[in-house]
Formats: sequence, structure tokens, C-alpha cells
Amino acid sequence: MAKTAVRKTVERQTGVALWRQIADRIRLAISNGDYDTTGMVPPETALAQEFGVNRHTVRSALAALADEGLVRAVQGRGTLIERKERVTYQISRRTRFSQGLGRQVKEIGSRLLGHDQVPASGEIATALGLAPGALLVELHTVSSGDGRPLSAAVSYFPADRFPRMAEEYARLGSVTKVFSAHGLDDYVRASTEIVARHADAEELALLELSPGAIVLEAHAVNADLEGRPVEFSRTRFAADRMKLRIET
Amino acid sequence: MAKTAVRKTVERQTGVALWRQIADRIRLAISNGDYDTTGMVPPETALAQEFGVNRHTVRSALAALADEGLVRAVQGRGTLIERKERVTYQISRRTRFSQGLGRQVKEIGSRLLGHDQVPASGEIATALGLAPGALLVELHTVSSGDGRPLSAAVSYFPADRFPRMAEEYARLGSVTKVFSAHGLDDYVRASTEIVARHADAEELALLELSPGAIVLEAHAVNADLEGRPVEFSRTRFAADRMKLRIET
DNA sequence: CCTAAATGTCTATTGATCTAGACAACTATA
DNA sequence: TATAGTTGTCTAGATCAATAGACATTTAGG
Repeated sequence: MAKTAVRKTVERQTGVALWRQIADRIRLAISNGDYDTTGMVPPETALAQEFGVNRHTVRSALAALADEGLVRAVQGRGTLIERKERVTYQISRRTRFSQGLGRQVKEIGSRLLGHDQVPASGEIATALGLAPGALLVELHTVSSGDGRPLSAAVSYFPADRFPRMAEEYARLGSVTKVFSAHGLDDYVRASTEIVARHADAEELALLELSPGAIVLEAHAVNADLEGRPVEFSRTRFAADRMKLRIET
Repeated sequence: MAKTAVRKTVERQTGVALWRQIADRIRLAISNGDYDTTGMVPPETALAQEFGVNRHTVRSALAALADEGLVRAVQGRGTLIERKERVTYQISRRTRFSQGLGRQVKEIGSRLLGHDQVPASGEIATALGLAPGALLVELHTVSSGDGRPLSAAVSYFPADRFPRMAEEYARLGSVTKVFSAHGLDDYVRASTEIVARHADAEELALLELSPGAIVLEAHAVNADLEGRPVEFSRTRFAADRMKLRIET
């Protein structure tokens, strides 16, 4: 395959505008490091030829990426890449949210959006091995790295075992620390299920995504060392900022 | 939240047509089992009100889903749900493609699209612990369950150890069996990395997806029991047909 | 200090998407 | 056998997405 003349295909009349398809492709190319040699996106005219579209269409795509803060156009020079990393989130028996991220981002933020007491139902009761109707503490949180939201989670904990979960989380900012405060010093990841889908309106807002974006939704069960489940969580990751790594 | 009056939001001027956003939402609702009581999608007028759009826009969305074979409209009755399952693909130390799928689909298909001999480069050489330039057998395959494509994979094997990989795979239809024929009776999954992104044109074709669809791309390394890597694979799953389950 | 190369802005036109309304055709049921 | 509820089809207009071309503005480099 020749390097210059590769025509990258975009599809018409699919309900996804060309400029958005192109924005997605460029975002992917950036995170793949395709433009690392120059640190810039190719010129608009080159991209237009590459994708077989008008230059204005490419400009719409680049404008969207600039909106995301991914690139910055400089008249006369070109379009500079501002950010390219994808944060790797490691899933293993010892999965801890903050730990794996530590080296990849300078500053980790956790925000408690709200909490509630709810009765256990269907999937969650099963996962936690509780009778339907057992009381749970429900926590809504958003986590971010260097100011960019990375994940939005809803977590459930048995209320009898962790009665002050919400208050403690608000104070300590970490589930691991709250477990510790309740006398649970160690726990392991029992299982994780992952699906990918389009973000809904709530997720677009929480994760500051542009519409059409993808979320990775992980349902995880953590258990104490005796195998008793202590947490069920439904975490939605901003897919274009994250990579999941599974150690088996 | 009242059950009838919930206004589900769709976003305008985002580069993703309303009908496609709505199709994505309905597809998700179907796979969540939201319509299981009736086995039908709500009437077009109800959906139009729910999403705050014109009925014609909803019809475009349903037409797309009918195209996928997910629903079937019957004049005078309503729009019936034809399929709703998501296949679960299990990732563990002993991940074998066919095994976990066994009970979920009646018939598993594997198709060898092509093969090649290539020198190891960058990421792949590192993953397999080989010197750059070492010869690899490259296999392109598509796997399906009950006739629907589930995944498209590109796999790499050290050519010195598995010289007849391609021919044997064509004959046996399973990597596990080819390993066995080469004297490798057991192997384990060393690591898996997962990203989610929009499918490109090639993937749309291979996996028979509608544009705008999502793929889960998994990079996996399998190793023999001595820890020597024997396979690197890049598998792209059709995200709306699959769920990944990770046992740790 | 030109000039080439790049992004920025404007106008005009075409095709796709969405809305609006009306009515036909079909199904189930009272 | 009406009737209510549903999907199917058609027309017309409004808005968004994409193309096309021209030219301005900025930057880097000879």
C-alpha cells in the first residue's frame, strides 16, 4: 500500500454525518500515534483528499476535535495535537481505581454526585448474594484524571455492613479507604462484565462527551477474602479516553 | 419517575442523525429487556412523543432496526421484536473461543479469510517477545454464531514454531486444534487489552454491521505453560451482539 | 521581503434529514 | 361489523450537511 494515496473510506447516508465519521477516525489516528512524527494533523487539503470529501467537511471534523480540546488550529502553521493519551485502566484480582491510574495522570479527582438507600433488586441482589429487598447504599460518583472525566459509576454496598458508606466516602474520597474504616482491609475483584454502547444523554453530560460517543460499561463485583460480595458497581468509562487491560 | 411521561432526550446538530440516535436507544432497550412484557416495541406515535420527534423520524429508526433483522413491523398490529440476545464471551486464563460460546449459540462458524507471512514489527514483536523482523504467520478470520458474525480477528504466530498454521487452520477450523497438532496441548491467556471505538468500513462489511456501529477491539497474548508467547491476536467484536465477561 | 503552504471566512447550490398533516390499509376486539 | 389502534404512503416545506469556488490572513523559510 502506498503511503500517500490511501483513500480512507467514509460512508454516506448512514445517519452519521461525514464530518463526525472523519472526526472519529482522526481521533483514533491521534491516539494510535499515527501523527507523532510531526505532532500535527495533516493539512486540511490532504485530509480532504484522503477521505474523498470537501475541505469544508474536514474543517467541521477538526472544529469538533478542537472543541474537545484534542487539537488546536494555528493559522498559517497547521493543526497541532494537544492531547493524545488514552488512560489504561487495569482489571485484575486486585483492581483499585486510583492505583493503576497513578502514574498515568497527575491528578485524580473523585466527586460524589449523590447517594441513597435502596432495596436490592434482580441483578444486583443476585450479584451480591442478598435476598431481594435487602437494604443497599447506592453511591453515584464521577472520577476524573487531570480534570477530564474518565468514568461515572453507580455502586451498591450492603447497608448492614457499611451503614455510613456515603458519609465516609464524601470524607475520604475512596471506596478502598471506606472499606478500611469499616474494618475490611482487603478485597478482590470477583467478576467483571463489559459491554460497549453509545452514551445516553446523562452520560454525555457527566463525562463531557460529544454526542455519538461510546461508553464502556463494566459491571463488577468485589468480594472480601472469604468470598462474600461487598460491592456491586456499574461503571461507565469514556471509551475514547480509556483502554482496559485485563491481567489473568 | 412516572412511567408514561418520561421524555428521553436526543441531541440535535451533533452530526448523528436523530433517527440513528433513536435506533441506538431502542436497540439498547430491547437488549435490556425493557419490552419483554409485550414482545413488541411501543407504537410509533408513543415513541415519537417519548423522544420528542416526528413520527416519520421514529419510522426511519425502526426501518434501520428492521434492516438489521432486530424487529419486524406488522401493519395493524405493531412492531415485533425478533431477536434480543447478546452473546457473552468469557475471558479468563483459559480462554478458548468456541468453548464459552457453546451453550449460547447452536452453531459456531469460523471462516479463514486469508493468511500471510510477515515480519514481526513494533507492538507485536514486543508482545510475542521476538526480535523485530522475526517471521510470523498472519491469519485473518471471521467467527459467527448462528449465522451472525460475532468477531473478526487477525492473529499472529511465530512461523518457526507453527510453520503450517494457515493450512492446518483451514483444515481444522480452530487455533486450539492446530496448537495441539503442533504438540502444544495447553496454553493460557497472558493479557488482554480492550478498547471500544466506531467500526471502520472494513469491519462494517466483515461483521455485517450498520454504519455508526461499535466494535470492541481486544489485543490478546496467549502463552504456553512455560510462559513463552505463542499467539498475538487483534479481535474485533460486534459490540451490540457481545458482552465480555472477565473472571479474575 | 517574497513566496509557498497552511488555516480562516464568505457566498451559493445541492442533497439529506426532519417536521407537518392527511389519509389509506390492516389487525384485533368489543 | 363497527371501531380503535396500529403501520404504510404520499406531499410539501424547513433545516442541516456537504460541495464548490474564491479570496483573505497568518506562518515559516529561502
